[in-house]
This record gives sequence, structure tokens and C-alpha cells, in this order.
Amino acid sequence: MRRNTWQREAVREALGNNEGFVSAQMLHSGLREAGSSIGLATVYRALADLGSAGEADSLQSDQGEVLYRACTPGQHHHHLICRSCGLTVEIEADAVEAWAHQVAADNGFTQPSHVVDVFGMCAKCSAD
Amino acid sequence: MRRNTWQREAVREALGNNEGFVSAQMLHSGLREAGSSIGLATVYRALADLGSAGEADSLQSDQGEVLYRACTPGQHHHHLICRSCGLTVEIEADAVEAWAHQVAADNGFTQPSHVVDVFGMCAKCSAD
DNA sequence: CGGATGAATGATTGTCGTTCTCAGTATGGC
DNA sequence: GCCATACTGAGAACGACAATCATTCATCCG
Ligand SMILES: [Mn+2]
Ligand SMILES: [Mn+2]
Ligand SMILES: [Zn+2]
Ligand SMILES: [Zn+2]
Repeated sequence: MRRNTWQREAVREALGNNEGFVSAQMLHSGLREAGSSIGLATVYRALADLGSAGEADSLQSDQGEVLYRACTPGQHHHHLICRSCGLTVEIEADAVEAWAHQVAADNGFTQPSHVVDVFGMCAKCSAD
Repeated sequence: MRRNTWQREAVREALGNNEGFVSAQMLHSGLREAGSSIGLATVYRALADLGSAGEADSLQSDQGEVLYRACTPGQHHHHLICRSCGLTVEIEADAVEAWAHQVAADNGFTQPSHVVDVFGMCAKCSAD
């Protein structure tokens, strides 16, 4: 059975305190600097669990690092992400969902899934 | 100045002979098995160059490996990729382009870019 | 409340894709 | 042909992440 540990809760909370996407290593060093004794492997495990439970979204940075973000559970959505500060806006777009299904079907593909992310410079970062 | 070597040409040709996305390591072992003495680092460098020259598209697999594919140059497009065999179809979708721009603008984001990939099981792999 | 069970932890080691190093090679301009 | 130097490639280094395993502690049960 799944046990409740302060480590899992610490990762969940740290994730919620971040506006944008963060890596396991970033979360770990942040927690350590705040005095926690949590281990890196535990942060990885907690993030993987949160991801598969639908409580966190993930994406890969250009450098191949996996980034996580607390996620409104239950609803399928995508993200608009600031390349400079990481500010992230959740996006719903039924039109894109339908388009992805249609494209797959038109080419004889079944069990379609898709990756859709929009990047840019947020208003604040654009002003700088 | 950029020099022309048989190694670069070998990578370009090997990439063109592949239907779907392939990794640097896959290309390297394929070339080696065909008798080439090309080095792994050179394959990585050639692929990076082809990518920045717009002659190859790249994406990251779920495992974080970077995959490359010869690309019809000049035109912006996306990909429909078979999760099983790697068969890839190039897709153009002005509607999605427009949507991405609109979403960014609506949220005050400038200089928008986007990542759009559709995955599925191709007709042949669906039958198996 | 104990005491037993085994899931969870974390320091460490291992893995693997990718990049770096650097001595040797070979391309392109002269 | 000669030279400057871009390029190559074997191997070492790097970095994110997974696996290991002795230890800890959350949960269950009496
Ligand atoms: Mn979607
Ligand atoms: Mn596009
Ligand atoms: Zn920003
Ligand atoms: Zn297929």
C-alpha cells in the first residue's frame, strides 16, 4: 500500500510553489537550501509518482532535462511557456485536439496521441 | 570555412536512406556495419550541423534520445510518427500555425514558437 | 501501547546519451 | 606542392537519471 511520507509532501509543496516548469535537480537543491535532508533519488521518485497520478505535467527541455509543473488534475490541456522566466499558462484547445485526431485518422494511424507546446516571451520579459 | 568531407556526406546519405527518425548511435552503428570507419563524435557533429542548416528535423524520444530525420528544406511542417516502426508523415497545418500565434498573442506573449507532434500506430503496425 | 512487516528512503554506484579533449589528418586556397 | 587550419576520432569526461541495498519508519494488528 502507498505510504504517506513528509518527503512526498515536501516535493508536492515545492512543486506548487513554483510558477513554471522545474527539474528534479532544481527542486532538490531548493529543498536542501531550505534545510531539508531529502535525497535526490526520492525527489525523482516523487515526481514520477506525481506525474503518473496526473498531479504533475512534464515536458523535456531543449537540453533533454525533464521538467515538471503542478497541474490542474483531470483535464487534458497544454502549455504556453515563457522561454525567459518560465511563466506558464495552461491552455485548452478543442480545435487542436480534433485536428490531431483527424490527421491521424486521415493517414490510417490509430491510438493517436500528441505533443503540443507553445513557447514565447511573456509580457514582462518582452518589456525588458 | 566549411570543408566538405566524406564523413558529412555519409551521414547525410544514411539519414536520407531512413524512412523515420533515427538516433546518432543508430546511424553510427549502421555506417560501421556497412564498413565505414566514421567516428561517433563525427556523426553527432554532422547531425547537429544538418539540423542547424535546416536539412534535418529533430525531436526527442520519450527516453530523451534525440532523433533526426532528413527534411524537406524550407517549408515549416510537423510530423505524424508511428510509435512502433517509426514511419513518419510530414504534415502541414496552417490552422495550427494560426492557432499557436493567436494563443500567444492573447496572453501577451511575443516571438512565439511551438512544438507539435502527433504519434500513433500506423496502418501496418495496427494490423499486427 | 509495543512489535512485526515491508514500503520508502538516500548515499552510493551504475548506465547511457552526449560533449569535450587533443593529437593526428586531410581539405581548400595559394 | 605547401601551408594554415578545419575536421576527425578514440577515449575521457560529463550529466541526468535509474538501480542497489542497508537502514528507517509508516502502517497494521493484537
Ligand atoms: Mn491536446
Ligand atoms: Mn507549426
Ligand atoms: Zn517571462
Ligand atoms: Zn508503424
